Amino acid sequence: MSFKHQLELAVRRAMDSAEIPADCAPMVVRSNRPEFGDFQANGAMAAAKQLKTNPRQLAERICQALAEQLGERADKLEVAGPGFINITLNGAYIGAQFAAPAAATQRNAQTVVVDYSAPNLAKQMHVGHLRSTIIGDAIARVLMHRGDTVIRQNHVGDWGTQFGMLIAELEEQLGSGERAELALADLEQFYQAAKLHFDADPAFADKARAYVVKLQGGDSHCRQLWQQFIDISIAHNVALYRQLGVLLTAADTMPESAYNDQLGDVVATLVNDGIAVEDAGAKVVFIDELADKNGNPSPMIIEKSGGGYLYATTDLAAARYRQQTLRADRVLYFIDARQSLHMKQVFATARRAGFVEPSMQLEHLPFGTMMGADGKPFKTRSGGTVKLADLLSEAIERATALVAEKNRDSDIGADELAEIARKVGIGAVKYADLSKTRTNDYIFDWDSMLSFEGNTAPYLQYAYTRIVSIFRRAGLAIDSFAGAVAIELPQERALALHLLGFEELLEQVARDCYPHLLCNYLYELASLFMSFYEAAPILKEGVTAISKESRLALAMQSAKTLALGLELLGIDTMDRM
RNA sequence: GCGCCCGUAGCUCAGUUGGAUAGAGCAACGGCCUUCUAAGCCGUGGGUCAGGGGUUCGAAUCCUCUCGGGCGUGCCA
Repeated sequence: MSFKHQLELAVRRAMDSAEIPADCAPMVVRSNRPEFGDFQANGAMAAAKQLKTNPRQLAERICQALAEQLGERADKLEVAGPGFINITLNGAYIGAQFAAPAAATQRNAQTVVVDYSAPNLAKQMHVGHLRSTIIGDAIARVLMHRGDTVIRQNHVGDWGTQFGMLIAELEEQLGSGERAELALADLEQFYQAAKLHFDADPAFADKARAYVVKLQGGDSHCRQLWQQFIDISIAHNVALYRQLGVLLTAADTMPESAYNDQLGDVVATLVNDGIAVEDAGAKVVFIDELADKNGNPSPMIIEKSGGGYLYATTDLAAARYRQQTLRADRVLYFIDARQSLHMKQVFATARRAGFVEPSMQLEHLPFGTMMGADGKPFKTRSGGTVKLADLLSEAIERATALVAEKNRDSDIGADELAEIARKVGIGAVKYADLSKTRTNDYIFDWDSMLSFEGNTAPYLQYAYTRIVSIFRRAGLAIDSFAGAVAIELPQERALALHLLGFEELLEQVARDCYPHLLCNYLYELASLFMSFYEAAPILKEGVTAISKESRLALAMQSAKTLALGLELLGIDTMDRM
């Protein structure tokens, strides 16, 4: 049970005493100003509105009952303004929370499918894939930490029309003695070559088109060429995931092609149930829930007039698979905001067709576009897409220069410096993205991101190393340290209260799938620690044994929380930097 | 046309189911290192929350309209 939840229960009991209906929430939040105490309960005013009574008097009644509920746990309770109840907790009570960690809240673990990353295997991964990949990964980590069974699914594109062109090109290059690994060493280059070939040579173009049909018809020669291409492409992606510190492996790949043999059945089922109808030669689902103001239902084509299937068909098959085979309780789709309408269509149709049960949650977690400094989609100077591999290389390069600069006089060896630079560079890229509200577009800017000041990953990593350094200097093992927290200074109180809100925060992140909430929490934690550290000496002369133990305990708790929080974001920490 | 999203300090961004005097970082200015890592800390200045109207004890937040921007909208994914 979270710390705040204990307070909510106490306030709610006090509200019971004041005979306030059970549907009125206690609305306990951290106070935004020191003079308003540690927490404030705002529920009295809403309750008074419902009961048509005086809010101030109602708050007084709750406050009196709350005094009995909290007893010595509160130092001060007062009603302020129109009916705020300000709660100042007893310092010893706050400190005691660290000695006896609250029992974990009983909750039903869910089976959650997390659908993220999903690059197209025809090309190299580019910056457009970054957001889905790292946001999805962070949420997957948070859910796992909270005990859910997480099934990662990388719904890669491996079945589009361009694969005919690509395998025809591969066939030619292999024919001239090239090895597949070498031919495909640079997927972007290979794609360009195939495209040029396709545009310049009509015979090649015809073969490419024929190969699409043969591939999808199961021709073994085409299938074998395709498989070579796919294997190498996935290997490229997995290498990037590893560099990026993302959990996805080849085993998490659940490609579009995996649903190929189910698409006919999906369409047949929808037609038989009268959900899909033929219209202008195509099979279409008309969705009334998504009708516009004039009553025109929203159309979703699931089979082309020529007989081919579309990604809507594949997504429907995937939804059914996740229900019937994976038995998921919840499916999270980390997909670009521009596909919102498509996702709504798929969800509505999947439900109407009974592909998913009403109890299964389908959630589209959209995200905005990464923009350049000019406010337009992030591109290279020449206007091309920025390859993910290049982006990461540049981040490490810039971090290497900075780390070298900062450690001019340090005794840290070259290997360790390189490792620090890698963690700082990759962490900065990931954090810059994760710390922005998921649903908004955001401006990607090297200078602000790699200035490594303010709300950045290096600031958090630095805070962590400072704490580790304290323990190293004190000759204490941080992992096994245990000590009593005794609150004295306001900075200690603020830090302690913030630390006690971690569990609650993770609950919110798991529910809403907004990693920036975790970033904001960690940034505030690091800031509070820094202020605490300035104000509260730990290893210096004249610090009493009780203070020292308490401050070490707070520092240890801060380090643990920072390390865990960063790990859940997929960002590495180090012992020194 | 219709639909979805966005508009908060010079810049980049927070702002909880509606809560008290809207907060950070960067940039600017002023302090703090012979003492636990200065990638840090403390302080100052900076706002018509795009605009109008409404709901109420209370609105950046909810409703409505206007302006401005982005995206989507039947045979790509």
